[in-house]
Amino acid sequence: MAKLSQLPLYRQVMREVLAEIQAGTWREDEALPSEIDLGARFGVSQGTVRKALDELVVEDVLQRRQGVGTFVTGVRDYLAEAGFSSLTGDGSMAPSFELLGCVKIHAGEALAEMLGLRRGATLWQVRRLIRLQGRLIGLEEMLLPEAQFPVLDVRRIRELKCNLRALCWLDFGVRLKDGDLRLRAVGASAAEAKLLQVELNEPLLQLVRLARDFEGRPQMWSVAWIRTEQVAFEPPPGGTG
Amino acid sequence: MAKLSQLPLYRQVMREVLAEIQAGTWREDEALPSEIDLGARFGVSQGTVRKALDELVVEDVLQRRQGVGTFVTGVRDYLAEAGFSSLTGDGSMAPSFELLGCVKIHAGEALAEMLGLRRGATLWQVRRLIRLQGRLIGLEEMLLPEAQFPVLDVRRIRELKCNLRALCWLDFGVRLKDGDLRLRAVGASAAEAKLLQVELNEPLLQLVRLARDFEGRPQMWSVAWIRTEQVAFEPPPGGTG
DNA sequence: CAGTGGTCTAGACCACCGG
DNA sequence: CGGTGGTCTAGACCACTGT
Repeated sequence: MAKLSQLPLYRQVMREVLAEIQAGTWREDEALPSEIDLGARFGVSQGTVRKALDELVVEDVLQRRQGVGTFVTGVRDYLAEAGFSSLTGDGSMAPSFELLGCVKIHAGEALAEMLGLRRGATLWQVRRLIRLQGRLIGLEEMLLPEAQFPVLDVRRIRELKCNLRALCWLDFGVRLKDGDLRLRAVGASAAEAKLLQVELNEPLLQLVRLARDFEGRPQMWSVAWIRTEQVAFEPPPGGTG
Repeated sequence: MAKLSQLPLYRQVMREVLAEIQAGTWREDEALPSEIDLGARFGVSQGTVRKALDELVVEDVLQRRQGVGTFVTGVRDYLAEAGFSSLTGDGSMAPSFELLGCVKIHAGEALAEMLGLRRGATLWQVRRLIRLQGRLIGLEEMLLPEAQFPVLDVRRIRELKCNLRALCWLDFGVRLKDGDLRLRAVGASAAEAKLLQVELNEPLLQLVRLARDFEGRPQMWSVAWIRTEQVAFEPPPGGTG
């Protein structure tokens, strides 16, 4: 591989590998060729391949298993990755989800700007309930441009356990990367209070995220409201994925 | 450097470098010897030194400047590193702090257990106000074992702009590493309401952190309450430091 | 310019895993 | 056992910085 455009070789290898993954050459949880083989294919040494894969491991695109191979990481759900720790006792638990609905809406000015769309663009609004050991603890609303994801099937969403990032990847070939998380404490509005079965103005933890594809284009805006009377929220490590 | 105790060479180099930093061989914002020189000193190659330093850069202990050198990272304040973004307009701002007080208290059962101390152990309780462009937005309470940090001087705390991690490092040689953050939305109690000038039960974002030294011993417990009517909280990248 | 970090190689050996 | 990731070297050259 010749050195192009001032980009280090290992960066180019990264890009190639990412492109192959996006193209579906290696499926989820499937082993890549060995570092030596990849080196031969790209015309670089094992060390250079290794450095490239290192970066992708850090970005949580790949995972290594010593003596076995290097694997494509499954697309994880941000909230499913997060921990919820009970205030009494230290155990950290994983949430489950229940699809509430999936409808088309039109972007207001603020939303359109955040997603880089024109005002009034059609969006998918997907809402899900968040449960912890069966107990209702939260609500999340996700918005995606309909132009990018023309068909969202309720059955399919349920099949993937409400993991929209997996859906974007498996059905549309778009790998999303979470941007920075923004947090607030807010009082429950009437709608939230009803859905979450809490009093009006009950404090709720609000999580706002903007996910982008690997080219940096915004693709999914999401807001979650979490009841934290009984549990604390622990952001997943890394912050991005 | 001979290979000891099954530990990879670069891990041993990491430990040596960390020890030197803790011993004060290289001061904050001071350049380390070059990678080649370090390699000569430890009897390893430049590549191995580099891998060791890579890890310490990831852990935010060191910083590199190409063409200049490798420097010891200043000890940062978790909240000072975090961003606060206004809900109107995207600018992210850094907070400032005001020391409220510094007194000795005695650990209750829960606190003692979390800090690995006996019940009733003496603790320093340090409280500070958090301001954003002068506006009061939060309150933080930090607890440290008095046995580990016998003298906490109010003047000194103010001098370091309420950065207790810097104080622990500079005055006691203890480098703290933040553990996972836990978040909740809570209603303001009477005490918090008064200090933060909000209504009783006003929703506040609660941040709980446990910082440990590099041997993993808990050393600082802290709880912060943030007003998020006007701003959102953005956790600093990495989560640890 | 000299000195630093940043990249890259070819080859070696080790540690681990599965058949 | 063979194949994989994990570590390490000696040496080379590039890219950047400060003087």
